[in-house]
Amino acid sequence: MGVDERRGAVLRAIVEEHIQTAAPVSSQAVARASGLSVSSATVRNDMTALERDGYVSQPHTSAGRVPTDRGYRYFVDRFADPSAIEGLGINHQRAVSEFFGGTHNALEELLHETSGLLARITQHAAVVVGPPPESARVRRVDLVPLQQGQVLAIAVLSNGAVERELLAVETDLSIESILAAERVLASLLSDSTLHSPLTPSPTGDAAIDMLVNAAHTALHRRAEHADPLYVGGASRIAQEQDAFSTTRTAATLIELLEQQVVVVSLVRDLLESGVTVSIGAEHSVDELRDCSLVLAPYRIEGEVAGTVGVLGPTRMDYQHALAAVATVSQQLGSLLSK
Amino acid sequence: MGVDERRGAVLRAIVEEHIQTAAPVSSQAVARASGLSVSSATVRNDMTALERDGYVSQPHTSAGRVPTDRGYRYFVDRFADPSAIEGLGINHQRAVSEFFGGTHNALEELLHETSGLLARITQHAAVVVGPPPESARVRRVDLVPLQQGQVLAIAVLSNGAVERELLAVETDLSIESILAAERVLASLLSDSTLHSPLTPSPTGDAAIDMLVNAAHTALHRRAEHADPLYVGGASRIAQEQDAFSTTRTAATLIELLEQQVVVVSLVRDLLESGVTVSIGAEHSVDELRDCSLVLAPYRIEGEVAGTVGVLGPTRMDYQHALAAVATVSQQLGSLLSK
DNA sequence: CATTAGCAGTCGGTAGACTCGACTGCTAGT
DNA sequence: ACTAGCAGTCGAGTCTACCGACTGCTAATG
Repeated sequence: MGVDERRGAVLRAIVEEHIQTAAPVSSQAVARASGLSVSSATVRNDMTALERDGYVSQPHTSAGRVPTDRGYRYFVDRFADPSAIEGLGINHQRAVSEFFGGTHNALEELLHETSGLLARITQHAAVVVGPPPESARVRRVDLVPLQQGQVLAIAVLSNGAVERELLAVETDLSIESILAAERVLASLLSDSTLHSPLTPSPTGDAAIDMLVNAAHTALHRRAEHADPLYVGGASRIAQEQDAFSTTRTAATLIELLEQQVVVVSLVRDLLESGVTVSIGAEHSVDELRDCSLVLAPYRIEGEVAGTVGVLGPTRMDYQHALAAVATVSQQLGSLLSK
Repeated sequence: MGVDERRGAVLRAIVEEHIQTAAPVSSQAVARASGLSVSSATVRNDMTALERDGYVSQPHTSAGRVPTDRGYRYFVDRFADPSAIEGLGINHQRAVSEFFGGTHNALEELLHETSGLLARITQHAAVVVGPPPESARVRRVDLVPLQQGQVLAIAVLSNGAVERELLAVETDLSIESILAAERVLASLLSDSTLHSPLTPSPTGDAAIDMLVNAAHTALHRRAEHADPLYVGGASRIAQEQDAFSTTRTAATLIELLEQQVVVVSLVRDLLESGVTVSIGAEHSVDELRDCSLVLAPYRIEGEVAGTVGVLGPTRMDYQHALAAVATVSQQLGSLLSK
């Protein structure tokens, strides 16, 4: 076995040990656990080399080594990726099958529960990004008058999502006008996406045209505004406090998940550049510096529709997380495709 | 001033001081801050009496006093309740007015944002319990076929809420049957509540009757299943960690809020017995032993429709929280009534 | 040249002793 | 009934010493 090869094995042992123990890893521990039959002194030599190259670091002079972001990166690229699927225990596999085998409600609820499932099996916070509204076609448009001056515009999409916007209208608007506008919208939007740039043709009745326009732009705006994010197991972050540098960080993280927007755009950016594992400071969001993100897109009818992901401390079980997001995304996709 | 009266003032000073400083309050501090012109020795005598009666306690022998749950209770009943409304600063009042003056979306989104508002002004986690589905009348029923064998049943309620259930149906069900079923449901449910026990009269067509029944029971079940809960500012709990006994508690709390069901039923129970402030172990939920809950129901058209509330450590600014929930609930109610 | 054994050195963490000061409880005096 | 003042208690901070878990280095070995 060459030197480079052994150093890889040493790094691997350090990462695996550190993931288990959360403590700096000593040369002895590596010599014992790595399966290599070398002495701790040899390991020490390799460790200094690994430290020189930036894969590990020492919290203080006489302590063991801790993997750096770069160390985790090497570990993930070299050791974790290929065997992702079988990294899931039989119990977790069964949990996933049972979950997707059971009955479910409309899209939003399914995605929310999926995030809960992923959080449960990984023991970390989990996120699910729903399919963007423009990926589905409009199946139904409703304009429901609620009370004087208020009309609720509803669009039901082919994937089961329901988009809503509340419109303020003239108080003297007649029921007939609303029904007429509803018919115009229905024929305009049916089987197209909310996103597509259609311009309604005027009917001649100003009140109706106004309502059609208002409803159309409101729904259109909402469609491009935001992909929906579902968060599960945010409480795990509070449990993992000690993994983060400051006490403040955990609270900030939960807040970030509450606000959704940062996380959604980060997830999108990462996946667009083909990244499925983002470790520590690799991405640009400062608040997530101590976190890793493990992602997997899911496909509906072969098209990438959304993403499932796990958010945990950099010291996380990547093998397991990769396996979890892989199986969940695969199963979610095939459930939504059928 | 009588002795009893002074003891009340001493307790009040202890609570107010402790809310500010989070530290045990000394007799000197009380003598200085209470406005009473008595010596610290007199205060000490009162303190021992208060301790004997269970209003305050000492963390250790030579420390100051900390209010007990009972102490907070007395404080709230005696000093905080009446002047609730003006306890809100001008800035917060303006924030509330601006929020409710602005434009809003459909009910669910409004309630969610309201919980965010309340969390922002109180700096604690906030909850909003939505109006129960049975309080609103059905305005529209849709049966939208999504794909082979799937129909999405949608009920739009008069308060702007939208209830959805996904139904599995025979794959050879015709569009015409679905439309027919939709008509039956519409005439059956229109202007009644989802909750009311109606039995659909058979049409003679078995397929249609089946679908009508399935949709009706599914929507009915959902209506009685759960009042919706909206949580805002859960991250504040993570910040307040030191206020809770164990590190675990904060995580447990957030999880409880995620799961909703315990909190919803607790809030309902409390309000039914007329409680608006629940302090520490007064209620029966063990996980919330270190927390207080400040609630205010909001009314739509004079009817109690739901609740807004603040969840924080027992050491919280009750005055301010009471003012916040009072104004927010009042404004929310009037917005929803108009 | 790679590997190893062994030794010296570094540093964090813990335990004990000590001091400081913030309290209280009590008692005697007004 | 209230107050002043004193004695006593205990937590928190500081300092020391020490242990043990590491590493880095060096010299010896295959």
